[in-house]
Amino acid sequence: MSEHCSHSDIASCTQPSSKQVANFLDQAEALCDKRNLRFTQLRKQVLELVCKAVQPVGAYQLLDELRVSGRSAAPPTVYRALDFLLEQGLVHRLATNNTYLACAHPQHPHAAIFLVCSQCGHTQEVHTGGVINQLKHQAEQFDFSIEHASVELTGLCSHCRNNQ
Amino acid sequence: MSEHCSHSDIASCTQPSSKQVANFLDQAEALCDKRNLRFTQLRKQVLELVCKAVQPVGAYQLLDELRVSGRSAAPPTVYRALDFLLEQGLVHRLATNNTYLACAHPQHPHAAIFLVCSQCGHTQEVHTGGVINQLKHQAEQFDFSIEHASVELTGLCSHCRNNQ
DNA sequence: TTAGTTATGTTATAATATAACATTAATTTG
DNA sequence: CAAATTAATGTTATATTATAACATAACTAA
Repeated sequence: MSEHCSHSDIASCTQPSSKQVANFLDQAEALCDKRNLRFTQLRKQVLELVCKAVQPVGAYQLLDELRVSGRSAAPPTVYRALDFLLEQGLVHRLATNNTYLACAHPQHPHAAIFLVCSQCGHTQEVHTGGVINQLKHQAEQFDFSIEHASVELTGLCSHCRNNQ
Repeated sequence: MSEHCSHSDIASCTQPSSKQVANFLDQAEALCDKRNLRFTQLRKQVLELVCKAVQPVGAYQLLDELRVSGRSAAPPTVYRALDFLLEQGLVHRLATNNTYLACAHPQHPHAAIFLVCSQCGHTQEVHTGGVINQLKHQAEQFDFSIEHASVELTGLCSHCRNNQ
């Protein structure tokens, strides 16, 4: 999850403070209220874990953390919560490494691209209308209607590149 | 795999004839020769199976087909062959559905985007300099060096959209 | 031809995800 | 409010995808 972003081409890049996490959870709750959906304790707990993570996390890592927190949990516990959060646009799933991360912009639906560092795992969500529009344009040329765009760039982040 | 493409924005879209498959395998062999790599029977067989498939195929489906053909095979058999073919740019892996498909342009290294039909599974490889260049540009803004781009658009293909 | 390297065989297991059904909790409706 | 309904979670089992580790075989180069 991110500090903030205004319009475009700005990435999530900082480890959120506990205040930011709380704020994000409030946003999520408000969003669920507005949609008449239940922001249950489990869903909140999973979202909080995803938010607090420095990097995208795997489902089984979340499962372990849920268990540590004392909750009875099995794989469906976490996958169902993640499915809900994905549907509501509160988290994203990275297909290239089977991890989940909090969405930087849960307010409005959007497509994003992800820069995934292959060395340290750090991942940035970048919002860029340009790329997405070009992808739409390409799809249109083939009379293809996009339901979901997965755009994940794997490589070296600035930090890892410079520290060789 | 595809019939052919010349420059850009052209997709692989036809089920290859046996002649096209043979031609593709010849190309692959030539490419391996040039690189001083072994185009072994196993690698050839796996590539042939991937080529002949109407749609991207899963590793365990390939495994079944290898076994049907009489070869002794276990998961590492097919994964090792796929890893080789991926490294040589002869096949692509789709992260969103864990499948493999023959590359439409094995001659030259390239990035591609994929249009994956969520209904019929039909998948087109589209080569488009524009999108890739924009992605590079975005990455540069974050001082991020791309090693691999995974761009997969899931949605309805023309055919499925029209046949409701 | 033999030493070294690369590829494959083989067994076991790790990692990710879902099916199916029971139970509990929330919501609606009579 | 109570019963009926729906939604969410618990629980067990299993499917799917992928890799580790070590043995054997096949090539390659000296």
